[in-house]
Amino acid sequence: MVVGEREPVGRALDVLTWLASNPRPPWSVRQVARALEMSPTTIHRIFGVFEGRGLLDRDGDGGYVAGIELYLICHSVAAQLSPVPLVRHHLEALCEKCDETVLLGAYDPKRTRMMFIDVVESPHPVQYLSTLNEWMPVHSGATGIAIFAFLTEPERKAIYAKGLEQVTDRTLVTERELEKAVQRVHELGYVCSRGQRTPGAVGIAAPVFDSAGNVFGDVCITIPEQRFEDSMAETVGAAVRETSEVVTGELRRAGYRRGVA
Amino acid sequence: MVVGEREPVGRALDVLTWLASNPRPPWSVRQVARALEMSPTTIHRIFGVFEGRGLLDRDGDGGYVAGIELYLICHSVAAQLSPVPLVRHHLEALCEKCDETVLLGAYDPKRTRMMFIDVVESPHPVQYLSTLNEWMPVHSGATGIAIFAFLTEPERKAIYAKGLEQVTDRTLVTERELEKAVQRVHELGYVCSRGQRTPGAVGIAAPVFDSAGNVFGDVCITIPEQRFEDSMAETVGAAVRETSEVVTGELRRAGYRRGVA
DNA sequence: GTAGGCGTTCCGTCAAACGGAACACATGTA
DNA sequence: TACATGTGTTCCGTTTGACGGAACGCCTAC
Repeated sequence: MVVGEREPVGRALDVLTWLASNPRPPWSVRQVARALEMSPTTIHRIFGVFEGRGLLDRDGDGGYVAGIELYLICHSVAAQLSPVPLVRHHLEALCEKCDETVLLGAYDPKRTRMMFIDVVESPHPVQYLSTLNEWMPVHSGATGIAIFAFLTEPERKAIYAKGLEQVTDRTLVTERELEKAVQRVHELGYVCSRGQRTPGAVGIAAPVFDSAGNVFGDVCITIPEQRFEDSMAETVGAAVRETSEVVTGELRRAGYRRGVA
Repeated sequence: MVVGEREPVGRALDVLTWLASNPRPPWSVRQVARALEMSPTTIHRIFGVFEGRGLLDRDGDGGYVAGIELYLICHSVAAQLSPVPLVRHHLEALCEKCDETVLLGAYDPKRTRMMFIDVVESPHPVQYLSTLNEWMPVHSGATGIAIFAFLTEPERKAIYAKGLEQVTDRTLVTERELEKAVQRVHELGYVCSRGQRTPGAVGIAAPVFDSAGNVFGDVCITIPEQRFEDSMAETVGAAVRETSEVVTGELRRAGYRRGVA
């Protein structure tokens, strides 16, 4: 299908997507217009439709805020489609076993980024992981590399081409280093890294695949460096890998599929 | 704003909304077209755009299924906007206190329906409540009436005008009976009913309001009739009401607002 | 062979999406 | 006070692509 210049539905979806990933209401017409390189008139029109359907609401100062309909639609979809309730008890079991915080990562082939969609916090007095539900690069840290390593080569090349963001001073930012790490993941079945995404945190992660065999995301454990010793890597890694395989099985049973890039 | 015949964005949103509340993929072009009284051509075009953005995906047999982007957008929004994490621990506390299943109901003024968006199951071996995340009438059972009673009179009249569905043989289906129940809720601050929505289940519920003072939903407890005695109504009712007030306070603190009808 | 289901394509019509310009109002600044 | 810049909004002429009916090609069922 040839996409032309004018595509109201597509544009409206872009706005919706932007709202979803920039959740700091109130939103302003011209702010969105600038961000998406559209005319304020266009955004105003789209906002008007959204408001009419209850997706957006006004905050009294003329600003636009999320309407209840936006929430309810998204809640329905997320509740029906989310793998989280499907796999949560496996994450909890892993947390109990290792006594450390467990995360579930999900990869978006379109954005070529990942985010954590669920956490099971350990009882330790750890810092709350504020990166939940935020898009992050997929090349940084064990939590990213466990996914990155199972992308196709063209996908990885595309990410290299886009440039590798230096998240911390330990982040691997050259193709050479990353490809070496990728190879190691394939050998071990899990990854372990120190401070590549969060300074002071050790990450151990293993990939999760959907029912079509594409990498869906990963199961991760993060451990503060003070509590971590090298000797733990192997046993924890094995446990993470085991859980990731169980989760993969769970997704397969449920017929879970990742979108095609 | 005058809405005309042709409104691509609005129609696309209608489709999206329909997909969200009819989550039994794969979806077919003509099925949606019939349900929304649009031409298959139109749905096909909209599906094309959705597919292009990754909101929809194909299942190999030509059918359309949810794409990862649909899930990710909705997950982001739901995670940012959901009152559930905000209030869950209060529901858990109520569950612990009463030792029965606690539900959080949310009302949609546009659909004039409600749904349960969260449950805390009691440890009792109860039947799983399959009505989670499904739209239900707001006039049936304590779980509905606690909300219904705090709608404006025009809103209630509109619901009467639409006709009152007989969910069970005990459901109140006349304006007279319902208005009497409404009055009682206003006096007591909570409602108690038997089998008006689910045969064999007693429901006790109290309203929750958003920061603008509109009714957002309710806090509910359901108890199997075998375990229920009339003497419990008052103490459980008070506990439910107390929790609902705490939850209201929580929404107010967070600036939670319901859309205007 | 016929009937009905499906997703899809073609096409002429015309409603409405589009962006630039201007408006009304609220700021902060000189 | 006058000006500059911000906001949401309205107006308008141009033109594009949304629209639905009809038809196509493919399936399964009878």
